[in-house]
Amino acid sequence: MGTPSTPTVYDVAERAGVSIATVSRVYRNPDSVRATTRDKVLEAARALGYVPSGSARGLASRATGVLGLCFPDYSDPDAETEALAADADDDHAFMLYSDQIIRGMERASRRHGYALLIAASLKGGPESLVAKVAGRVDGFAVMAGTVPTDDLEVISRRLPVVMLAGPRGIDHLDHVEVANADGQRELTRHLIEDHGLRRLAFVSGPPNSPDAEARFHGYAEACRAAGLPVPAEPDVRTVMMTQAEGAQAAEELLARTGTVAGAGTHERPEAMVFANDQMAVGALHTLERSGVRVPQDVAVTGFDGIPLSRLVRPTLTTVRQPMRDMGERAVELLLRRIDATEPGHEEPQSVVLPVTLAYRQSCGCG
Amino acid sequence: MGTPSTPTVYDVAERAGVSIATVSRVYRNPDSVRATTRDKVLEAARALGYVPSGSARGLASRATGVLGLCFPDYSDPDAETEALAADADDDHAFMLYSDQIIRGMERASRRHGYALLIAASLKGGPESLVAKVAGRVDGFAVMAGTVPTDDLEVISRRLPVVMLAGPRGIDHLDHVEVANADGQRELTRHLIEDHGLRRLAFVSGPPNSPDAEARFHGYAEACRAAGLPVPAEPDVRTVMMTQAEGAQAAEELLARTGTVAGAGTHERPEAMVFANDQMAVGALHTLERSGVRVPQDVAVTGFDGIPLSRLVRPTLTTVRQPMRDMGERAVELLLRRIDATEPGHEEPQSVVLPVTLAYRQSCGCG
DNA sequence: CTGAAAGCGCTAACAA
DNA sequence: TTGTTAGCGCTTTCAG
Repeated sequence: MGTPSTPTVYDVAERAGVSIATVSRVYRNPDSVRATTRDKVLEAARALGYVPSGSARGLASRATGVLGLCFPDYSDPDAETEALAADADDDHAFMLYSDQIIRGMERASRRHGYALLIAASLKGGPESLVAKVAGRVDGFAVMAGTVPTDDLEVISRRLPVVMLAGPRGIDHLDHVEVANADGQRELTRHLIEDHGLRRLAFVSGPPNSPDAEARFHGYAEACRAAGLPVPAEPDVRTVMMTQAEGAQAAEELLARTGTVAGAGTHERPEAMVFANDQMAVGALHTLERSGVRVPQDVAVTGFDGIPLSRLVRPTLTTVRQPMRDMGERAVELLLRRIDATEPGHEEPQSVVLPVTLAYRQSCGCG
Repeated sequence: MGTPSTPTVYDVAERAGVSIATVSRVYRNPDSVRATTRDKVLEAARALGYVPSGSARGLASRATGVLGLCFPDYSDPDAETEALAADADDDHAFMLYSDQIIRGMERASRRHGYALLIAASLKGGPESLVAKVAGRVDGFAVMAGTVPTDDLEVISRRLPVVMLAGPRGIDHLDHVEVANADGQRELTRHLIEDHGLRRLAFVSGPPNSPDAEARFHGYAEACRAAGLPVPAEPDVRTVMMTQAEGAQAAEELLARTGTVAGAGTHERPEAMVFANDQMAVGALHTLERSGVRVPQDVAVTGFDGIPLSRLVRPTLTTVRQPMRDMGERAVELLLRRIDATEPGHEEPQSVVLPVTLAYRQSCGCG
């Protein structure tokens, strides 16, 4: 048992009768070594069970060949317990859009020879999970609201970072987002003009969710354009934008009209417009339980285009985000910075991806 | 411009007036440093924009805090072009089970303080993508058929590796799989006994796909148990188990009975049993085009329980795999090895996860 | 085409 | 509690 438990270039070099530099070359640029020599090295490596250390490589070459992605642990807690799917344990339907972004980034990364390091932000932990990722990649993307701005501030000074689906947050960062306002405006227009609805209600998330805010603005714009009263604030705001909250929001909305309990003061809205699909789905449940028909009695719409939106009944009218593309664009932006030999002070790029509308049953189409 | 572009422990140490060891401690074990000192260090780090190098850390501590996952780039090529979804560009439906496994592993990893490095195997590349991953993680999982056995042979000698959803492949590896045979047997029994079908046909994948083989065995067992002729071989075998091939297989099956073209010699099967959902979905298309009704004229079943199986019409009866769980179990197995201070020669573990049946429209249920 | 030598940035004993 | 001193395994000039 003379050899160390984990073989290194030295072991391989010795066994192959060459120098460590040659071993290194064989792995980095095979063609720069004579075939005979190369084979000797490869054979020795094989015999020894040699696997190049990524850490050592990274240290020496100042590049990891890895890109990172920080995303929210967006698994709707409700989904875990609430048995709304036909098959209770079937949670396929709940795969949210972060999966798509992961896929998109993974593919793009791989095409460019990079691997992808992913990490969801743990809700409770005051964790510096970012640091963990940041230290091991050549650049990374963060989905909005995943990383404390302070940390990003520091990190982005040393490493390319791109913001996803959020506000740029820190203004020297590249970022890719979707046309939130455009999509919501068009969807709202559809409700008003094509379906002739006039009493709409908008359910948003917290004020600090830029996506939700942008959507609300699109909504408000459509109202103005149609000559309807322009709301200054969403009718209801939720905190996490989950299904449970969506269900609650719908109840709240019904309560205000006296349909449920309490003395209603307004007429019931003809349409409930939600800032995301999850809430809309929750609302669908509430409405069904309350005997309010969708879309006959009230239209319901979401935003995102998660898989679940097509599985619920009625199917949910929503605005689809090109999440896969977001991942790909993020990688492109990252590589642009990484490849810039110049420490790079190019202008921060901002990519806005177009959305598409999915008119389905919940608004009276489909 | 005195400081280097990328600050290191030295820079931070100098600015904070301490030694590099102290800086290191602050990041690794904050409590081992006096609060005053710690704050000085943190402040200096912040000012400098210091981010610990994961590579250097990994090199020095011989641990990366990262787990890996190699999965097949299983995006069915057909899916990309074939516009079978209502919304052509909506590929939500095609998310396969690797996404679920990724999710499962990510969650479990994070719970244990690890990040996840993912990499799909590029079809064309004779790439040693494994090496890339292997060198940067403390252990990793590979989905069956993703990595050349030779490479695994070498790598697994130096690093914990767990096989997913496949045969162990290399017999000293841990692995987690699902009860393929059990599921297929029960599903087949259902077809025979509950629906009274007697002429069944099984469409499998290549002989070297252990999952497909196990399923075929389950199928054969059910036939034997029911007193039906026991097939020695599947009626049709495909290569990639894609939708296109499934469609083709269905045609083949119909052709043999003269329903399509050619002189049929057998009677048309009453049930087409596919080794996975993708093929079954492809078959559904063929049958529809051929005017063969499902399930009235012929029952169709799949295996896997991918999201798409619930979206097609008729909905597909299938066997659902607990993919999320697989990811979690994989992580557990990995950590067991990693934490084993003993270089570990414990017996290779083999976890078999139970499957559940989803009786839907394509077999006459639902 | 190959070798020698100097780090890359951090952790880990061991001292103090 | 904090500092000193060696490496960790590989890439990289620079020679030969």
